[in-house]
Amino acid sequence: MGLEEYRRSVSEAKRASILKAGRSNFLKNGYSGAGVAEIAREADVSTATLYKHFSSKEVLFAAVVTDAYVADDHPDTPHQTDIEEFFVGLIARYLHLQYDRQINALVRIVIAEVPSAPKLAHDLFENFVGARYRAIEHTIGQLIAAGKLKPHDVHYGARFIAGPVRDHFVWPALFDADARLPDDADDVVRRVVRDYLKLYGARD
Amino acid sequence: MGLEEYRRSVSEAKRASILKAGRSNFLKNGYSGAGVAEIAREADVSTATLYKHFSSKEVLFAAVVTDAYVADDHPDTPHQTDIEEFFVGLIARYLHLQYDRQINALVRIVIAEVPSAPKLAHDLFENFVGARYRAIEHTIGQLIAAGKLKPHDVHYGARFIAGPVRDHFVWPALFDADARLPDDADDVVRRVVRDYLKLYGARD
Amino acid sequence: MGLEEYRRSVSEAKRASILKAGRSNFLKNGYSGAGVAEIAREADVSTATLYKHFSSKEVLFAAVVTDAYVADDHPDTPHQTDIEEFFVGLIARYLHLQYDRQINALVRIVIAEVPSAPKLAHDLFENFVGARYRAIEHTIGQLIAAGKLKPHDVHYGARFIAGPVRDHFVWPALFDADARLPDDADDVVRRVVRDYLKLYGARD
Amino acid sequence: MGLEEYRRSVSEAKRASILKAGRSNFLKNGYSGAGVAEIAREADVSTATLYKHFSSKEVLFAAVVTDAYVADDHPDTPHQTDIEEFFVGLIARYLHLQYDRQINALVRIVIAEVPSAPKLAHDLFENFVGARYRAIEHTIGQLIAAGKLKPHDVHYGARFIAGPVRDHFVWPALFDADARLPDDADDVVRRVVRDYLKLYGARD
DNA sequence: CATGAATGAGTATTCATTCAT
DNA sequence: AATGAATGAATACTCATTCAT
Repeated sequence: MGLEEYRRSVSEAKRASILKAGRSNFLKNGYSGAGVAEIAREADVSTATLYKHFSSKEVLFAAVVTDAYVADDHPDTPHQTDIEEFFVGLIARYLHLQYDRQINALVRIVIAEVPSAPKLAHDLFENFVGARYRAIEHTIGQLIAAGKLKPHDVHYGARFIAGPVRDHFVWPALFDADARLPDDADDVVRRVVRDYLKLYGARD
Repeated sequence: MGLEEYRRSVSEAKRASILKAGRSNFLKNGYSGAGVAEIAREADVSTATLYKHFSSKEVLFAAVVTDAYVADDHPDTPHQTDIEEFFVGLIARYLHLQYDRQINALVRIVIAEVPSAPKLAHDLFENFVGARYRAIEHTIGQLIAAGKLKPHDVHYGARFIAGPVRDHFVWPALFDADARLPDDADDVVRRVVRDYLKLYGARD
Repeated sequence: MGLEEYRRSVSEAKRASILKAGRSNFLKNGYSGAGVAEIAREADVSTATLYKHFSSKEVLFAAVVTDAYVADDHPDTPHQTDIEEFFVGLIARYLHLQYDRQINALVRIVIAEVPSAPKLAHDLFENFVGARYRAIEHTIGQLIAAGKLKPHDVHYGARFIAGPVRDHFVWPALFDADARLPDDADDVVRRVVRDYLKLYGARD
Repeated sequence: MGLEEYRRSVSEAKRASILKAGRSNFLKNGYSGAGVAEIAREADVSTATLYKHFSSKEVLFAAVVTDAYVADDHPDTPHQTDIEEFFVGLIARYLHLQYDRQINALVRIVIAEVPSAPKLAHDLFENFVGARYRAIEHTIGQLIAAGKLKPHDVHYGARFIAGPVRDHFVWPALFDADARLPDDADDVVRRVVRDYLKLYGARD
């Protein structure tokens, strides 16, 4: 038991180390630019060990991407009484995560691999981008049911909020590796949410 | 003279042929997936000739991209009296062009090359994506000046219209090479425009 | 003592298990195709244990080969009165053993390793193939002494009988892992023996 | 034309050089032991050039084998009046070629690769080993038709002659890389042929 | 000016063997 | 004595680019 546990802890440490090195290398060099040997060296691990943990470069990259998104999606629906605050908080949180975790850069790489690894891109979109949409849609649905929003198509509503924000802050960042989140980002988010609520808020 | 001219015309024909083959190959395989030898073969030209015209793969790719958006649209702002129809027409035209000319695929590749060719991406964004924003902003500005829209930040306004549309139809297409424009696209565009006009239209 | 004995019996069981797994794996995949890790897994043993028993892949292979022919046949020369029946029985028995025990596959692998393990091949030929020749030669010698065969070189005689049979049924099987012994094999053997006896039988 | 011809001659020289280096390397190291890079170096050629000529290691090996057998099969059926001389000449020629061209060593390698490259072995057996059988069978058929041999199954006849010879001189050589053709080889061939003719020769 | 054969550097992946527990 | 995670060396194949005709 002691032996097994020891082994597992070592193994997991190596796995984490590989993930970290992989992330940094993919971000720096892109998918095809990254080298498995270099990642292994940076992770202080032999290539064979790397392959024990991740059966191919593609699998490693998918793990890096997943790892970046994961633990990200407990928007834990804080039951805030004020709808505006709630939406602003939700969207702003996504936005800051997007920058803090360099998800734009990862998304860039995934997009680059669409022709050669369509499944990876599809899965990313489904599981991560899609998860965020679904969270927003779910919330909208609940608010409609609670009578706090006018009835409307949640699919449309989610994109009506997220679209302008993405156009402001994500879309340009896809074309510029050095893009930084502007200081007024939260203000813009608030403005979008207010406009949305003017149209779809329930009262008067 | 005649001889020289003949030579030049032949040379330009080859250049055009290479560009065309390059475009199709880059679109199909992505940047790193595309092969110079294959492009040369498709263009019915030797690799050496290709290199006479374009000094490297990267230069060729930049030329392909430039060529694609240089030849692009002058949406020539048709002066329509009805504002809704006008906006719907403008946005929908952009949207259809985006799909018809495989601009999503092109954008995908440019995004992929952001780390290695930042200037190219920057230029594309400025000259191409930016041109469209500017066209919308210009129109909004004129309509505000004409009293047909409430005064508001044109930069914000343009993204408020374009964002939801892009979220619906462009964003998913970046992750899926086989994405097709849904039949209801124009309806969604109209709905977005109407929502925008409800908020920013000049009076009831 | 009891403990030591128990340990030894476990150890020998593992050794046997490794040998069995090794044989099956070498037969299926050839020498370089076989994998030590896979053999260990099939034997339900760790690689380290395997290496405790056999210090290298080559040593393991040699053990597999030796084990295969050590356990081999004692064709126990049944004293049959009829010479034709006797020869047919002897040769046919060898032939069926060759197929039943997958000796062709084993021979294939040994032949493959001639450049890297010449001694192994030499020993196999001496002890295994040679043993069969010697059995035939010995029999011929006895029959000549008994006046039942014309005097002739036993070395030549043995190859005169065995050669055609091998050409029919062994030679092709070396080039085809899926070769099966044809139904008419025994008929061919009998025909060869009859032809041999026509030439070298003692008279009428 | 001059240019094309020049290129072709250079190209063919390189091809021949690769084949030669390949042959020597395969003979020395076996199939999996041989290294493409090393072969290229020995041939004074880049690996890419090697791959231009032979699209894979397997293809190169097949070419080496083919090259060894080829030009070997114009047994040009010398219409010799004496049947014994004719058969002895035919069989002895094959036998000497087998040794002179180190075909035994090549055959060893092919046999080694049966599990991993069954098609190669099958083709070798069909096209080369088979070709020799067919040549003998064809001859026997003609001699039967001409009344010079008793009617009998040519398939059986060919193996009845070839088998003992192979058992004497080829079979042992498969297990011993240093095997040399004994001086009395031709005598043994003659003896086998005579025995065959005693049984299947036409007259009296 | 055009050719296409030649280059050689670069890379993902495998596997026999060892070693800390 | 047994484990199995870790090793690192080794290798087939590709591709942007150049150069002799």
